[in-house]
Order: sequence, then C-alpha cells, then structure tokens
Amino acid sequence: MARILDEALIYEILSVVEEIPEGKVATYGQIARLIGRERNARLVGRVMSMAEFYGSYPCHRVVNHAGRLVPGWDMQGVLLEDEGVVMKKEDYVDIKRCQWKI
DNA sequence: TACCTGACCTAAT
DNA sequence: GATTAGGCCAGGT
Repeated sequence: MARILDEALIYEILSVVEEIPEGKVATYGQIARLIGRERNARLVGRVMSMAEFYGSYPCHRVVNHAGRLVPGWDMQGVLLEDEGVVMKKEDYVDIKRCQWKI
C-alpha cells in the first residue's frame, strides 16, 4: 500500500493537537480550520486513529462538535477526567466549558 | 473499479 | 432548539 496520507498534513494536525492544553478539548472542525482544511474534519479523525504510528500525542483531547468521545475507547473519558475536564455524561464532555479557545 | 462507511462540520429549514 | 441536506476525503470490501 502506498503512502496513506500526506505526511505534511499529518504533522500539521499533530502539531496542533500537541498544543491543546491540559484540561481542555478541541473539536475536529476546529483543528481542520487551523490547518486550512475547514471542511475536512473527517480527515482529522482519520489521522487521529493513525496518530499512534507517528508518535505520542494527546489525541484523547479531541472530540466531535457535540463533545462525544470516541466510541469504543473507554480510556479516553478516564484520561480526560484525570486532567480535570468536566464530563457531562459517561461518553460526553462539557464542550462549552472545556473547549480550547484559540 | 465502484460503492459504502466513517473518531465530522456547517448552514439551512 | 432539533432535524435535514450537502460537502469533503480516504479506507475497506
């Protein structure tokens, strides 16, 4: 299989993710906008799922616009709570209170 | 090769 | 405020 995604894009996304402060969360769309791909939030999510192959990044601080966590990744909620992120429900963060303001 | 699906978003109704 | 429709890109089958 050839190269999966453009590496420059991946590193741009990951460098943004790296900037998310502890106790805050960012949305896919927010990141997509920061890298100049406003409508490509899906790519951000895809990169997140492959981020582990490129290094250690706080991808648990990335959620969707509704604040829902990644389905099937229970550790994410634990990690976020440990950092002080306010949880609304079991699988939802309080995005209004904890969203990363640029 | 073609179609469907997905860690999604925004704007319009 | 909730629901619908449209858009974008890559992977998997």
